[in-house]
Order: sequence, then C-alpha cells, then structure tokens
Amino acid sequence: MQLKGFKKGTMAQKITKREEDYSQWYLDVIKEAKLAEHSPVRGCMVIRPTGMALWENMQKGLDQMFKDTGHENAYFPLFIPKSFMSKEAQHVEGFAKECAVITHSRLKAVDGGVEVDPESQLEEELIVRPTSETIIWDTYRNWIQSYRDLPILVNQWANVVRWEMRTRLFLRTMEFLWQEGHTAHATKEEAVDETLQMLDVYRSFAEDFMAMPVITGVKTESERFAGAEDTYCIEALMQDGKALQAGTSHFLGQNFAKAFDVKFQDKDGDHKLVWATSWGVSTRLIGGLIMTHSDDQGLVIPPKLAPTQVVIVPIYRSDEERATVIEYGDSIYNELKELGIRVKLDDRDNYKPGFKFAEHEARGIPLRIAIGPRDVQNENVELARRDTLSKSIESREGIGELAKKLLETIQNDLFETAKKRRDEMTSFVDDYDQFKKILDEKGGFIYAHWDGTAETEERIKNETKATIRCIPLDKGEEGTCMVTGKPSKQRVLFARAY
RNA sequence: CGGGGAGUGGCGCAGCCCGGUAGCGCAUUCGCUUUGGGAGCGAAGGGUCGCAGGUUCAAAUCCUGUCUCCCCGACCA
Repeated sequence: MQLKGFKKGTMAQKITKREEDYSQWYLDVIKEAKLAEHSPVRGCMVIRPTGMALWENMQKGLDQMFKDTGHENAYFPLFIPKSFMSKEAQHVEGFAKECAVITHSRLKAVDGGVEVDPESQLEEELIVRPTSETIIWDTYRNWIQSYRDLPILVNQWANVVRWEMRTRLFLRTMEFLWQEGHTAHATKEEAVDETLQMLDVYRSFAEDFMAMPVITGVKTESERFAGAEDTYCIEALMQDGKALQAGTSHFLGQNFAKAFDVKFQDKDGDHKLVWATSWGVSTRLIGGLIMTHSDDQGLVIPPKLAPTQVVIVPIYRSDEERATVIEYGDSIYNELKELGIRVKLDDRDNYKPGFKFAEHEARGIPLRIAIGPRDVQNENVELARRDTLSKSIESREGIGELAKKLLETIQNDLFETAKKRRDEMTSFVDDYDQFKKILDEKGGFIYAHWDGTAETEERIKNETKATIRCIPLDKGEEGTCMVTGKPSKQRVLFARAY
C-alpha cells in the first residue's frame, strides 16, 4: 500500500534551500546532520561522532579493498625534517607555500600566561607533513636492497596539514584525514599498473559504496601532483554543476628514488633505481558525498556508508500503549540486528514523532520504520525511504528481509539518480562561445577539443574559470581545438571546480 | 592575502547610529496535559555582549588592535 509523499515546506525550515544559496545549504546540511563543526582554530574542523562514523565506514570499505590488492598498513611520523622536503625539486615547489613549520620545542610561563621559550629553538625545523613521500622514501632506502625486497605495498591512515588560504568544511581544511598509499616497484610497467589499479579501486569505491559516479582520467601538466610523472584522478560532478576531484593516483616514476637514492640490485646484478606510486583519498570525499545526494530536507547518504541504516520510531499515547509499541519495536529491532542491519530504536520520550521524523531525515538515515498502536493491532509497520521521501504500509511479517532488500534498492537508486543527473549536466561542445555560454547557463561537465598546450589551457582558465579536470581514459574521436583550431587527439573534460 | 558581511545565554537574533549596567524566539530543567509529520500551559536556570587595549563618572554601544566564521576574488595536487 502506497501513501502520499511527505508534505514539504510545512516544517520549520532550518536548512537553506539549495537554489537560494548553495554554499549556505551545504553548511546547514553538515550542521543539522551533526557531521562536523568549526573549531576555534582557523580552517580546522571538529568531526562529530556521526561524521566520524561515516568516515570510519568509508575507511572500512577502502581498507578492505587495499588489503585485497595486497597492501599493508604502516605509520610514519607527523613531522618531517625540513631538509627532506627540499630533496625533490618539483615536490618542494608544489608544497612550499602551504607548510606548517615547527621552530621551537617548548613554552615557558610568563606572569599568568605562556610564551615560546626562545632558548628552545630547534636546530633543524620540522615540517608538519602535507604528504609523506619524503619521509617514506627516506625510509624505503633502508628497506630496499634487492629485487627480492620489492614490491613494497604500504598504505597509511593519517592526518596531514596544508596551510590553506580559504577553507570549507570537508572540502578544504587545513588539517584533514586521509590515506596515502606509497608503493615501490622494480619496473616501470609494474608501477604504472599499480597506479591504474588503485585508480580503479577508487572508481569502484566511489561508485559501489558512495553511489557517486566518477570520470577517470589523467591530469594535464599544470594540474599534476608536484613530483609525479602522471597524476590520474577520479572526478565527480556536484549538484550545483561544479566538479570535485575525489581521489588521485600518481605514477611517480623514479623521481623520489633519485632524490632519496633508493636503488636495488636486480637479478642481473645491476643497481637500478626503484619505480614509485602514491595514491590518496581524504575526508573531502564526505563533502562530495553530501553534495552528490542530499536535498533540501538535509543529508542523504547511501546505506552502505550510513552510520545508522534504519531507525524505528515508536508512536503512542498512554503508558500502556508505550509498553506495547516498544515491545513490538524491540522485536523488529532484534530481527533487523540479526540480519546485520545497523538499526536504532528511537525510544526517547521527550520528543514527539514528528520531530523525530524531521531529525532523522536531516541526519540522512536511509530507512525509517514508524510503528503505532494501529500497526501493532494490524501487524503492520510504516516504512519511509529517505531518498525518495515516500512512505508505504508493510506487513510486520518479513520486515527484516524487506528492509535489507530496500537498503540495496536505495543504494542502487542513489547511484542511478546521481548518474542520470551527471549525464544531464554533461555537454559536448565544439565552439568556444558556446562553451562559455553553457558554462554560465548550465555548468556541469563539458567535453571539448583542446590543442594540448599549456597556453591554451591557461587562456581558457583565465577567461572562463573552467579548468581541464582530466583527459579521460576512454579516448574519444579526434578533432580540432575549440579555441585555436589546431588538431586535438581527443576531447578533454572541462568544468569549474571546487 | 585583497574586498564585503558577521561575532551578544547551547542555537537564531534585537539592542549599537543617539553610551546609563542586557532582551526576544527556540532549546534546557521541573510539573501537568499531550504523542500517526517539528505539542500546549505554568514555573525555573543560564550571558564579565569574540578577545585585548583606549576614551569616559559610566562602554554591548565610541576609538585602536587582534582572533574566528561566511561570501567574492587571488592562490592552491
């Protein structure tokens, strides 16, 4: 039995509507879902328990995929000696402007307060890691002597700091959580394969767990990671038509092996430089998740990642009714729990059902089961989907299996909906004026021909704010550059980006 | 880092122009009535007005500095 959808707009509006102010909507969703908040430290956030539970679920999924592809976790220091940073020229250039530097080791008390003790100045300053290539490659030098020591397939879960000018919760913060994989190989082919393998891990994680469709491709020289030969990426499209780089996988060539003198003796007895990769995704994915699925009622997230997948809301008047309904709810709770569903029974007595409905919607719980005396009587439940905001009456019998099935349906539907939206906001353009027009009026992804030069790329960026997000891996047809008319090997993906 | 806006009980705001010792809504606590889409009434608790200086008999209010957040720009894997 189908019921009518929820009445919208009748509730007190705590969340700014998307079309009114997208940035404010994004902040409101995070706040109402209790994912994170601003901290007293500029550019840094407090990740609240719900936000952390979401990240932990993402970690679990990714970590399993890393283990399944032969990787192990390790942990390297937060601090990097300053001299390490300068060993790889491109790398230091890329990160120099956003490094936090530790110069002193202690404070001293001064009339009621504290100040930095000038006598504690460090002989060599320490850098708070913006990424760990340098300290890891310095370490790998000692781990690698023979081809038998290769490959090294290591990942670490860590925090990093990049001193950003302008920050946004999850999307760009000065400190963020991430994973960084660092691998060492005997041959170029093996390293390239690893780079592409991990890119595909990211793609499938984005699609299968986050229900977020992505385009895979390689970055142009100007967007490449400092110190990499090639940077591959997954690019997602947000609801407001802006692109988000959601993950990167770098083929580092022998740049860090050279810089840190990491060689191995091969079967033929020759000493050779090691080939490297690194790859990472961060809490930025949470920002992408929010902006892919959520609506004006608040957070919408896929069941696979939802900290709570099903919430049961009891409805009652008297104490007797309460006892009956809660008992009914408990049995449903146990049934779902048995099936491995992350379920909660919201038995708080100080909130009315309507309040709870709104709250659980704002917090993005995929499925809600409401039960009242009528349902106990008829052996029914009311089932509500967060993604479609639709409700139906279902039989108590078999509710566990139904919920489980429905969670899978929601997971798939979210992906299909997001993919459909992404495709609708993707254009193919051959004319530069048309390109500008679409960018301003519609936004989204634009596939266009480009002559492959940094000059043209720069010009387009300056004139339109759009950047080449990537050169897609599934190559299309040849053509001519929309700006210069010179030959183009394939269309590249343009968008304004976060 | 440049331009604009803002910081006042937990949250959202008024008061500031024109100085006179802080108020409203929501939330919280207690009580009663309620409970199928954000409950009602009654009572109570909670704020050195971001922080630091200065002017003044007197500063949330005027002046200077500083920190943080939001928007736009520059910058940025």
